Amino acid sequence: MIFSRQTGYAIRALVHLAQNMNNGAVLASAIAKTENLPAPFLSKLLRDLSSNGFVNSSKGPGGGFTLLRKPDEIALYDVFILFDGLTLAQDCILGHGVCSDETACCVHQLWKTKKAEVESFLKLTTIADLVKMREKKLWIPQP
Amino acid sequence: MIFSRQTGYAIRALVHLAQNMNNGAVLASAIAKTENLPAPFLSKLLRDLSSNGFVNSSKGPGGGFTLLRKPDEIALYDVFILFDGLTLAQDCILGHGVCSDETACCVHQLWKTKKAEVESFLKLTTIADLVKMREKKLWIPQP
DNA sequence: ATCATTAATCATGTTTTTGTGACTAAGCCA
DNA sequence: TGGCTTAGTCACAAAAACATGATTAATGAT
Repeated sequence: MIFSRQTGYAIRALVHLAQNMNNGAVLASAIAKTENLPAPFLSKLLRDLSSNGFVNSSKGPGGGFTLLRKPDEIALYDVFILFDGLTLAQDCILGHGVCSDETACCVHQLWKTKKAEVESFLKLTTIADLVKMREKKLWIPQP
Repeated sequence: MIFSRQTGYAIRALVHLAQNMNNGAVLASAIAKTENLPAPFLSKLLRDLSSNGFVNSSKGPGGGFTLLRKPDEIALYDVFILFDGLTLAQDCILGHGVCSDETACCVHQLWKTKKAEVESFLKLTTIADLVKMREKKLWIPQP
């Protein structure tokens, strides 16, 4: 898969927060419940999102998480980099360590163009785009 | 990453076999050594490649592995499917189970076009292409 | 027939990723 | 202050992926 599960879960949490921006802080437990994510694992992801300036957290009654950055200024790529690092950019697709124009495996030259397109897609697609998709009901939840 | 390590290793083994098609059977240990792959793990991959008609194996002195299919008729996609199954095609990129036009997450519609391009790349690129890259020295081995 | 050579099998170990639960610290409100 | 609510932290458990080693079975050469 392109993303690790962490990245996928974090993106879903951010979309949820973006959809509830005007309702005050959202509980971690509420995100876990409605997005169907493992609560304690999500908790760790939210902490990472918090310490990296994506969300704000506040304790106590009325507390919870709120989005710090604007949804259209959070690219999927940002979240991807935060949780998965530069794997897509640097790791050899054939499991041969790091691949670049300097040390390349035999697919590197062929793959790098397509890879750049994928990266570009992830950089251009934002949380706001996903919120729009949800609002347009252009998605069908799993049974 | 796109591929699991299994897939990457298997592709490297196939490229190696393709490069040595006219020198008789190649030992698993020789592939492991020159491709720098963990030998017992490679052994399992070769068995899978063998039971799926990619390579032939023969025991005893003079034995080893030979390519059964022509290099230009082995797409990277074939190897990918063998070891990783339909993960790219079916798995939800956000870790939400299976995604299709019937049950889609909020990125599905946006992602599926790019995904199709990646799949198409993997279907069009063959072991023969990688051999060509090696022959043209269009690769630089890791230090 | 025996021996060296080679793949196949099996059981096990290690690491990474994912997931859980108990506890701690902080903030709000009465 | 005291108690409730909430995130943060920590230690650990489970699962998957990755890797190793020892043993067995098959084959060809002598």
